[in-house]
Amino acid sequence: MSDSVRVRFAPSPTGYLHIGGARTALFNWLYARHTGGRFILRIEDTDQARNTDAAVEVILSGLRWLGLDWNEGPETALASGPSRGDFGPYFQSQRGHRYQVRAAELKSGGHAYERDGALYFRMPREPITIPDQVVGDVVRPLTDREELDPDWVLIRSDGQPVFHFVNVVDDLEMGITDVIRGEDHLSNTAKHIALFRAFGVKPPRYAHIPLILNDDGSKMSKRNLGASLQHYIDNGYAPEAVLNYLCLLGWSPKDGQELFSISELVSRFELSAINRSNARFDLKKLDHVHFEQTRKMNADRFVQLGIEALRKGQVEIPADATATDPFVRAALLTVQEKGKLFSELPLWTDFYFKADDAIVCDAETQAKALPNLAAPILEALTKAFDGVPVFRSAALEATLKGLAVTLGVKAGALVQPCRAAVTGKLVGPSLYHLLEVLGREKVRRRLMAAIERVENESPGFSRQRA
RNA sequence: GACCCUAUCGUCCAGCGGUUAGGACAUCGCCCUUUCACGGCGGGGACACGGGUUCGAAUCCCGUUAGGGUCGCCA
Repeated sequence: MSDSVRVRFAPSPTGYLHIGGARTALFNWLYARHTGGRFILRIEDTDQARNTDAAVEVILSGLRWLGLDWNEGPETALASGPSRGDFGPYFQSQRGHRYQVRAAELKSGGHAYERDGALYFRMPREPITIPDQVVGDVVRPLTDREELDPDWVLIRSDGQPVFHFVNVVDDLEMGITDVIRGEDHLSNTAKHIALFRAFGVKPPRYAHIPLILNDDGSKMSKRNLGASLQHYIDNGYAPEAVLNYLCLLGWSPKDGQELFSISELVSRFELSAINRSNARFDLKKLDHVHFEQTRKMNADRFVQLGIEALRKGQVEIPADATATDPFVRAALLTVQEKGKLFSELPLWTDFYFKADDAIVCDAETQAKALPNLAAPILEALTKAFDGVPVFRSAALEATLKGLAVTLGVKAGALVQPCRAAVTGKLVGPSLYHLLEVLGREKVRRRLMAAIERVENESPGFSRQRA
């Protein structure tokens, strides 16, 4: 335990997981996995007012979504619930006794004293050097206001301990070896180091990582859409994409590689390669990483995430459909190469799961792809498809293109009417592949229905024109 | 007000005394193309500013400016 790495992520349950917090958790997790150490989750719920089980659940589920598993910490959102690890409790609200013991220790050692009903820490007056693995040695003298009264509160007059105190006590008692956290804590680290010394122990190693800013360079606050991890979950990003992108913000393997699998990240991640400057969050780049990660994802994984997305999007797939369901699987795999957000999948694949008579076009689609004169084209196409012996994409493509040549039109003149007829949309997966998945019968029924609709739009007209 | 951190294309990174300053995303043009995309080719685009040090600075030092952070009986 003495030399193996122990890191922790210690969020306060505020009701949401900040994207910067998620990255802090990620860096801690990567460092633990990279070094073969342990990743500990500790809930800093000392502020009774804001703490709720639901707020803790947001953190647990967010970390699980990202795939960041913890070796020690809570099993459930309940503060008094089960946990794993020998250094608990892992909720600060359950550690009141430890803080009292430690406060008494400081008091008897002459490091703390009472004033106005609160317990104060006797802060050293000299500058404190903070050795940091990211920014190097930082000398932190007292500020002008601190000069006036350098001591600070450990325990409030109402008996509640403050953050700086509980944070240090817990890090100390949980055997934390490396504190990896946001740079916003850098200045305050002097207080923490002073406390560790007062307890007579060596402080942990520190690594303060740069902050994530909005795309305009301003501070990312709860107000900003996109500051919450939930935003990316809700918008259909793949967890591996968010993970990958977050790493790119402030860390680089130096060789230009940008796309990583999680195991690659674990093996290549180095604290020493973390940048010193803040980074702006670039949604376009995240989109790109999602695109790449989604396309190279293995089929099972893609189908699994796809099914969840369809259910969430109210697409009526069989209730018992699993990732091995041949039709669901084949349908979803026609869109994997598109690299769309999972939240867009319902729009791109719902036609697979609709009844044939539920395929209808909106006015724009109708006008663009199914004008009156489309009826004869669709009729010819239906007939040509009837002659295809095996209803597979390659044969369908050859058939359609052959017909285009016969009719003296570009393939696109057949493709779009066909697409609109069988999917009701102007965009979607590769036509030939979606036809194959849909199958001969469904395609035929939908083509016939479309022909009928087109003709009914203006009876007698389309045939005359043809 | 004080203190701390930071500063390369619009954005994210590479560069760590000698480079035509490189890559990715974004953007623009062309090609390919069944939609949306992908892909291919090409273009524009940066060392914040001022002083030093040095034969020679994006790289080292100082200052200025700018951005961020901290100085709570918030976390």
